Parts: sequence; structure tokens; C-alpha cells
Amino acid sequence: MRTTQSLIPTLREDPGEAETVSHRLMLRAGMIRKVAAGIYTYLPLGLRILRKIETIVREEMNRAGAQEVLMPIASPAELWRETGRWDFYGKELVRFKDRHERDFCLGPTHEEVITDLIRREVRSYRQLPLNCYQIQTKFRDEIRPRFGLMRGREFIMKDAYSFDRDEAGARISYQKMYDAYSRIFTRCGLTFRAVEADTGLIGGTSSHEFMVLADTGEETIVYADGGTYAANVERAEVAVPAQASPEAPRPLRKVSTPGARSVEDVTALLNIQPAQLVKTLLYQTPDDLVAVLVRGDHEVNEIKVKKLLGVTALEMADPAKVAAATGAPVGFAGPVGLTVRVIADHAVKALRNVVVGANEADAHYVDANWDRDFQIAQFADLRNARAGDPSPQGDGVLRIARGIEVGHVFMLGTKYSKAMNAAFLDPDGKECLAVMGCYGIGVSRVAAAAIEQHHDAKGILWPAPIAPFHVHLLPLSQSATVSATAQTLYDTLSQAGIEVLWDDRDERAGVKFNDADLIGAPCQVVIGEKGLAQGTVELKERRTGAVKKLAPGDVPVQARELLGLR
RNA sequence: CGGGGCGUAGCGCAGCCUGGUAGCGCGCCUGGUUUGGGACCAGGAAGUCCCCGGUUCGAAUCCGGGCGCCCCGACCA
Repeated sequence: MRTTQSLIPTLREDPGEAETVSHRLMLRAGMIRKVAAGIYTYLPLGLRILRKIETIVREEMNRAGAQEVLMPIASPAELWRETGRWDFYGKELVRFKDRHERDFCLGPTHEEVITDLIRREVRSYRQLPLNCYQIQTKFRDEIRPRFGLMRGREFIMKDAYSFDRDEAGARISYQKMYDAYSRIFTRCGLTFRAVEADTGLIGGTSSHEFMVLADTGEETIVYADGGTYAANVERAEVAVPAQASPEAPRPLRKVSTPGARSVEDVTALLNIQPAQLVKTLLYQTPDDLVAVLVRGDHEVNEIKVKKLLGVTALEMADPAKVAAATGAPVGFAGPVGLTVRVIADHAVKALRNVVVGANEADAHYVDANWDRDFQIAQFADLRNARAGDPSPQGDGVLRIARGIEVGHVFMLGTKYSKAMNAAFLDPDGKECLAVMGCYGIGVSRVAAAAIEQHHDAKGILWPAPIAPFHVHLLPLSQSATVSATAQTLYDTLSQAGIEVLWDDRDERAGVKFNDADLIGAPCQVVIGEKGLAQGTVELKERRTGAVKKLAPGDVPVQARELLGLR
């Protein structure tokens, strides 16, 4: 493709709206343009990248036995009401009415639509297993879209849904997808890790997220330094501490702590370690108020609290409710004499003689003990894992890393097939529910994640398999000999199956070099007068900057080698 | 939704406090000189100053309301 005939509007300066590397570089390289918050147009270069990723995804999904379909973006409310998600999904689900006042939504995911299809079309166990996927634009009205393609409201997703005769079959389907995902992300040139994950709004029994490791990732993952355990921090289990403190209980005392609301304030004032303090956090559930106790240096994991309580919504109680329940302003809540239900993290059980809020302004108790001074309805794993915690599988201690979620695979069980009655007849003529799985890949997010992982100060360093072009051809003058060589090289490279972006603009060398580095094709072929006088052109590797002077005729073979093409 | 910031030429920004002519850099157009890492000279085009209302002889600037966008948080396959 010739630059003069393409829409590749590169920017010299950083756009003000972008902070993140991938967002900034995609805008500067002319790959995307914003239409509204979290909504982008893909320009030719951006689209080529998406197509590359989609091709890899298709090849691996097909290889794993999945079949491509295409479902509508708009779907009727009735399907969503069947599973209860019309009410449950919340504001993230964009809804609208058609001209007949019927409710519709834009699909953020397609369990309902595919399950509706399968329950109509599949009647016999002979038709299973089945795995259908699509690559399609999704819409989710994210509370806060950010980082360009990383968290858009409209984005491109590959979603697949498997239907099996039984649990055993579903596990096989799940494993096939897990393996396919590993191949896909490997082929995309990404460094990633599969981790145990929470199932969130999709639901189901278990899931793994595929995380691209990058410091800018929005997700926190923990992994065992001595083995295989890895999980999203939302999900990561914390081992129950081995033994209780041997300290003898001391008498409970109330102390004055004026203005000390935070753990830092109180520990500084009383000259104690955060681990000697127990935080009391009041949460509002749909039913009532609950107090959650964790050690002062630990963080509550709200997902774990929700699961323990069996509720779907949970938020910090507002100051008025805190005051009503404790009789004190926020910052002085404690379990002693508290009338709401109190649950506590396992770590609290092991503590003796702790500091807690006194349920009155500017006061705390010291030397409080849970079995003597206050009661705990239940102890459970309620906190986030931390670096240094023992691995729940005993394979070393946990470490923390940041990740970008590019894929998520779920074992759904019969959640959707039951709600929508997707049943088939088994060999005995008995009606059975299909056992489902679902599997997503954020295609547009993969592009952003690849840039987060592969860039330098000058621009993008595309892994060859997803690069918009393999070779950026850079003739440095408009002279007849240089132009003729460029034309010849363009033709021979193209014939060799190499995708070439030919910068035929009448620009200065510096401009071309800088744009080429920005756009990030893995190879640059530079044609200059001086080199040609010696009979050579240059083949440059973008990543390393390494240059080879070659006769033009040798370029295709050498370029293929550099690109890892056979 | 809470906190912070921004909205002025295609892009990046100044001007606003202290009301009176809308400016700079990049990009764009024309001509010339240049030509291996974002050239130079000369000339030129391009703005509902986010929107609505108010104050004022006069508003980019002051006041009120609204909208949009960015960042942090809550939230999130």
C-alpha cells in the first residue's frame, strides 16, 4: 500500500486526551480516532491490526472445533427477562425501545441469544457437543471508559459458547478453549498468564482469565513463586493462619484518640503496628447493615464478602447509616457493643489484645479480645491476598503482578440452559439440560495490550503476526533510480507474501523515519542514493535497530527470515 | 455517582485574574532553496473562543445554568 493513497494521519505531538502508551501511540500513528467517550473509528492501519488478530482467533477457534456464526447486536428484552439479567445487568446494558415501544438492548454478551438458538435447534444428544463463536462489536455502557481501546464502551469481541451433554463433556470443551486461547495469545506475540478468576455478571461455576502481563494493567494478579498457583486478586484465596497469638488477654481499656479516624492516625497516636488494630467496616446489603472486621494492614475483598453473605449488591454504608448504627462519626466504629451482624476475616481470630473503634467520637478501645469483649457471627476469608502470603496450594509465597484481561473462559454449568430451558433428549429418551461454557476474547483490547507490552520511546514494536504491515519501505528521495528500486522492491516483496507499506511521500528522511518508527512495522527497508551507488539498500529491524546492507534482490529472503516467515 | 482538571484554527497551547484589535508553535496551500533522523525563506487560507441565558456601551474574559472530554475513586465479561 502506498502512503500517498492511504489515510494514515500521524500526529507529531501527543494528543491531550491520551495518557496511556497504547492510547497515545494508536492516536499518533493514525490508527484510531475518537467519536465519543469510549467509542472509536478504526482507520485503515487500526483495522488491519484487528483483522490480523481476528484471523489468528478464527484459525485457532476453527482448529478447536468451534463454528463461526454471527448474532445480532440488538436483542429483545424478553430473552433477557428469561434469565433475569434484564433487571440484574444494570446501567451497563444499553436499552432502547423500537417504534412499537418494545424493549430492546445492545448486546454486551450473548448467552441469551445463543441459548435461544440452541434450544430451538438442538433436540437430541446426537447434536452435541456444539461450540459456536462470533466476532462482533459489543456495547457496554461502562461507568468509566478509559485508556482508548483498553476499556471502550464499544469494542470488538470474540465470544464463543459451548453446549455439552454433561459436565464431563463441558470440561473437555472448556479445556479445548483454554488450550486454544493459549495458542492464540502466543501467536499474537504476547507474554500472558492464565489465572483463576471471579465469574462476575456472567456467572457460572469457575473461570480463568488470560492476563497480558503489563505494569499498566488494570487487574491485579497474584501468583505463587514456587509453583503454578495464579489468580486474580478478586478471587485469590488466603490460607487460614496457623495459630492464635499466645498472648494472655489484658483488661479492656478505652483511650482518647481525638481526630484519629484512619489506621495511620490511630497507629501513629498509640504507637502500635497496623497489624495490632482491627478495622471495622460497615457495609449496606440489600437487606441490612453488616460489619466486616479485618486486620489494620489488610484490605477487605468485597467479592468474598458478597459471596459469604449471598448478596449481589454491597456498598460501604454512608455516614448517616454509620452514625445510626454506631453512634459515632465514620472512623470510630468498632465491634464492642455493636448490634449489627459482625463477620471477620480469619486473621482477626488469631489476634489478642487489639485496638478497635469505641463507637464514640474520638475514642478507641485497646486490648479488646473477640471472644470476651465482642462476638463474631462468622469467621471467613474476607481479605485480599498480599505479596508474601503463603500460597493456598502450598507452592511457595504469593507475589503480585499487574495484568490486562484479554480473555476469559467460563464453565457456566446449566445456569442459562436451565433458565431458558435449553434441553435435549439423551439416549434413554430422558430430557437433559445442556451444560454450557462461554469464552471471550477482547479483540480490540488485544491490540492495545500488545502495544503496552511492545513499544519504545519512538513508537510501537509490533509482533510480526499482528503488525499492520511487515515491511515499511522508505525511499529517501524522489529520484528516478530510487523510485525505480522502490517499485521493484515493492513488487518482489509483495510477491514473496510480505505486506509492504510504501512511503512514497515527498517528505524528508527524518519525517519518514519517525513515522515508520511510530507505526512500528517490524522491518524497514531504506533506499538511499548513497547506498544505491554501492548497489545496496538497508534492511533494518525496528526492534533492535540492527541494519543490514543488502543487494535489493536479497531483500525478500532476508526480510522473510527476519519476520519469522517460512 | 463523588473528587480534580480542561473546552480558543486540523493538532498542541497562550490570552481570561485586571472586559475593548483573537494570538503562538506544528500542520495545511502557493513559490523558491534544500534533501540519510521531524529543513529554510517568502507569501497565504483557516476561528459559532463548547452551548444557552444574564451583567455591560462592549464578553473568549465577569455571573448563572447546561453539555462534552480527560484524570483519580467507586464500578466492571
